[in-house]
Amino acid sequence: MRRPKKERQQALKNSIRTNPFVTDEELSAEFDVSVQTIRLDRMELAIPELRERIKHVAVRTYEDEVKSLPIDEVFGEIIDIELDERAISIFDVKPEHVFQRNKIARGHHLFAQANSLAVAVMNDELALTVKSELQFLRPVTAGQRIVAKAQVVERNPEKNRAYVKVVSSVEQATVFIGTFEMYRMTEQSEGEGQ
Amino acid sequence: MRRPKKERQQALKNSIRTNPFVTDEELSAEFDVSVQTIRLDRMELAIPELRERIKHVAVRTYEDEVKSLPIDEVFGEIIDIELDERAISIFDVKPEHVFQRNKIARGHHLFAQANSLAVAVMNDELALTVKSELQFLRPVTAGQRIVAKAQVVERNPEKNRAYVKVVSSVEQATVFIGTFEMYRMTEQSEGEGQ
DNA sequence: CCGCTATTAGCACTTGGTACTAATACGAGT
DNA sequence: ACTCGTATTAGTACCAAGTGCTAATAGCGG
Repeated sequence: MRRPKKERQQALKNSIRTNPFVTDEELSAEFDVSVQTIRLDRMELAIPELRERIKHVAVRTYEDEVKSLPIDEVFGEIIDIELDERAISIFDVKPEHVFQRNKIARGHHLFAQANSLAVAVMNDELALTVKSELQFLRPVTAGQRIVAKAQVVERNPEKNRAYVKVVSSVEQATVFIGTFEMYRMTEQSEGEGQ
Repeated sequence: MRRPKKERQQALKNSIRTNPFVTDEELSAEFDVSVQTIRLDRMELAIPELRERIKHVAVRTYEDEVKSLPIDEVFGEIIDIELDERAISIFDVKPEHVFQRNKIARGHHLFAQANSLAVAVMNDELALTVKSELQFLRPVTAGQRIVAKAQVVERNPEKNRAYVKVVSSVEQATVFIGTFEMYRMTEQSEGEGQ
């Protein structure tokens, strides 16, 4: 025995975790045992074969991508919208949105939800944010659901400007308030969906 | 011919792009041609086989993950920092950061870079943003590099507050200005790196 | 009807395995 | 020394999803 079985299996687990793209043959060379031994080890440890491992990685990231594509276009999910008037979106704070140390959501996620909502509520092919004032009233932590409500408070068609106020809350408590001065690129092109 | 070759090959490309996990056999059923035809098509279009496709996706995401872990903690790359004084970060605007329609960077990315930099420049284990005022002066497009400079303009240790001004520019032209009122959670714990 | 492209079929071979059987090695216990 | 039991190795058949190659056939244009 080159080294005890248990030890080898631990090292094997490790090796595969750090590089899922390794074949049984390569592992057999690495640990100086036969390919069959590697396969028995994998079975005992319930580690799937190379192709399955790769596939899992691929599927995971693929799904992530597919998910992030439409969601990221409007940060948070819009659940109600009345163009040029108001809109509501929800955003579930997940572990990846918070600071590792204290689990508090990073400010830019709250901003992103609010700003995207402000853009969405503008009935325009393309609206840009010009100015903005933000207040972060209460920290939000992972697991909480932020409800953002946007309201168009003023319009100034001559100057192609509109003002949107967004109030975000978690369970009735206001956590964030933002006001956005928006610039609309087109004059008043109605019915331009999407 | 069920439908002209060119048309089928276009559809094939599309089909594989939207679902890289499809086998030749499944494609053969989808387009009602033989497996061999699918293979000839793939060769002409230089589309690799299923396993290679999956592997590419996996490798890509695998590398992304490894890369993104440390980078994502601070949005944009910090190239210079003097704690409690000032900091500079750069952020390369890529296609995924812009609106599809006009290629203009979404506001929350500019905010994220600036806000993260404001957090980073605070010499504190954990700083939170309390208030913020933003001006988006010029649109930024994909391919441009944003340089953000943060400056701590005022400190108020009694109230655990500090004020940070961030100016972002693209090739000397100012594109964004943000002021951040930050709350420091710890009193004055020195030497607490990272 | 000829020629040409497109399509289909078939076979050998490749990778990286699974599933299973059989042989062998080694070490501990008696 | 013999035996039991685990560990390891070898070998075979088989699978999926291909590549690479040759050959046959279909369909159409001129």
